[in-house]
Amino acid sequence: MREISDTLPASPSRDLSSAVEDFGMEEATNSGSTWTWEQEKAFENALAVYAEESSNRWVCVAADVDGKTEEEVRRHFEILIEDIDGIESGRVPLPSYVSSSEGSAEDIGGNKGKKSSSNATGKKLPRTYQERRKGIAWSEDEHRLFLLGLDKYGKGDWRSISRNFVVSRTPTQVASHAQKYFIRLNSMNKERRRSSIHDITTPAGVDKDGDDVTATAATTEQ
DNA sequence: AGTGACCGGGAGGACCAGAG
DNA sequence: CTCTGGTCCTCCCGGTCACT
Repeated sequence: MREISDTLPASPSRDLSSAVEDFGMEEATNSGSTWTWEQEKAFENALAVYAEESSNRWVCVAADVDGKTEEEVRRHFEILIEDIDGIESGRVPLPSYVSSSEGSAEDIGGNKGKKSSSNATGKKLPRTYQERRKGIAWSEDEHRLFLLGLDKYGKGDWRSISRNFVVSRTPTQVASHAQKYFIRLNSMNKERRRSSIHDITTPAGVDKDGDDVTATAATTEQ
């Protein structure tokens, strides 16, 4: 597993472009205009608020992002989509997350068969014999890839997300992660919360509350 | 069309680690 | 030390497909 600190932002002002760089993607903000951390935050919030089908989506998004025009926000979004397409088509290599616990990438919950609490041999093992696997924490990069996949394939297509984005995780693991992620999202209004990787709600590294979570996520990274 | 097997997502809880 | 967060396990249920 790649040390999370290797990819951590030097400062909270790190924006989408640098986050994108971490995935080996091309510069996200090459449109000539620079984006501040606040603008990125507003941009991402607006994307979540205004539906894709909305005819005046970019007008609304631009209105939410200080100092940016409709054209600029639209271009910014297109670049993001290009990056996603690049990942999907394989043109852009994904980071490798091979770890010592490589086996975990195999279907851990692996209950391929329905209602089967079985191991590889198909026989159910008593809990005492079944060494419970230690959880392998999701890295920040994995979570970002998850968000990209979620954006691309939508909720429910965990297999595609696993195959094309979070290749180091099985569909079952992705689904499980998503489940807790959405639970977390739904409890967003709770006042006191521990910082968590699920605070990252967009691939760009800025959450909807405006907290830069890259640093906090790093502190929780094991 | 009916039936059964298989597959995959959702839900809920067990368990562990670590923040508070 | 307590409690919350994160991951994994297990079960349930609905959808799909092959077979009759």
